[in-house]
Amino acid sequence: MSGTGGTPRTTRIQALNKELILNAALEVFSSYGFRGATVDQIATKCGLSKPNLLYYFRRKEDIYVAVLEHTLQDWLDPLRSLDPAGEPLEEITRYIRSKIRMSRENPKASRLFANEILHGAPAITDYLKGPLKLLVDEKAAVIRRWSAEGRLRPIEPHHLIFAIWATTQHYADFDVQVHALIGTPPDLMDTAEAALTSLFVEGLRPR
Amino acid sequence: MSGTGGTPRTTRIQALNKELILNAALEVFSSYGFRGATVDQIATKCGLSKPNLLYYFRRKEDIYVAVLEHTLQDWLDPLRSLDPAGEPLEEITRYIRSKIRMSRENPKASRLFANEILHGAPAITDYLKGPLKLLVDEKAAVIRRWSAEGRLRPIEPHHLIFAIWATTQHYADFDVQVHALIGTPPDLMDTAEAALTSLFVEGLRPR
DNA sequence: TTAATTCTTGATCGGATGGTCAAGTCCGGT
DNA sequence: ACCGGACTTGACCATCCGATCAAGAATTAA
Repeated sequence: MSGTGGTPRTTRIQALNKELILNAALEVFSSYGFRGATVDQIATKCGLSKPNLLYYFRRKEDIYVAVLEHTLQDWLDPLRSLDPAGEPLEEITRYIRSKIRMSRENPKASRLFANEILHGAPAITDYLKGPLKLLVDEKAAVIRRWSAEGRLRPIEPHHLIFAIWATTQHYADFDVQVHALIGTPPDLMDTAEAALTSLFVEGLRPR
Repeated sequence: MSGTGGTPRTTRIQALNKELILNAALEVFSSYGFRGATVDQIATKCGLSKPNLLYYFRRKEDIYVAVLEHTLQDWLDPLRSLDPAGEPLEEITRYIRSKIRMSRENPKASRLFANEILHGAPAITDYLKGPLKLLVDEKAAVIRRWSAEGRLRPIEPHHLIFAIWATTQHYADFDVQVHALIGTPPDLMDTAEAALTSLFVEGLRPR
């Protein structure tokens, strides 16, 4: 019995195929954007037929939203783990390192968000103004306290957070430009990490 | 006579309408990207008919490329004016200021490029690997010399340039997110400028 | 095995959109 | 005024693409 309450059971095949679809969708959407991507592309990439995709997700937009939400979860973990009880400069260094690592390991997720926000974030405005703002304001307060205690050079915390986001995600979002300008040295991201951490640490170290 | 050499004369109406089209196209392409924009949207925005647009630009892509090139010209002026003979920290401060001003005054141009590069820069790879790389390498050499002379904390110049681009353009490209997180205070960009200049100057000032 | 349910897809529809064309209107030079 | 070229556009075409549906295949529960 599939539940008198009407709860649709999740079958083995469902879980498998939804996973397949979301993986393929991340690749396609991150490369071409929502409008630029086609359901057929995603279907081909994961070896399913187009009508089959639309059996699991009724509309193209549903796939897109699902990918966004699926990816949003871990995207903010690094910021969440910024420890108010830690040493300010160490915490910020650690934060930059994890953001750089995410840019290297999951550039597609970065580009997916970049594209979404660039186009006005129609699918995630609620998220931006809700959970994200809450988290950011909370961490901004921590940074502000560090500054007040003289453990960090005074800086407007939100702008510091923006600066860290911008610089680290730049290597994922604009990697075509980066590679056009400095090629593809094997230690590119290590050099980037070193440059950014030193820049921020020295820029933030109290006199 | 319109020239025996076949040189097509540019009439008054041509100049006027091409200008109209390019202005409308910048708005539309920067909002929706190449795929997302429609010729009809551009036509409506500038009060011309769709076939009329395609009389001046044969294909949609021609409009897009024309807008890109038209905008690329002034986009790099600030970097060009980085003066090797100037005081390093002053020059970099001035550069950040002009980049911030461009983000405020012409965010559409910034978003147009961001979108283009995000999607692999199919229309401007030659430009990136050619003229842009030349300019950037030249200025990187200047920065490297400043560091060697002890007038700047040692830093990998290309990554410094990336960091300045990323942080300043962030306010144009991701302004939806910025406003979702800190609202729209009238002095937003002034505060941003202050935060960024202090961060970079202190991060780069030699010990 | 059997029957119900879930899964899969070829065929197709309908709207959107880039691009064409023929027929007309406007403008500038003489 | 007149003429040739520049400009403008309504109607149209071809294609792409999201979405639907009916019919059949596979899976599961009994």
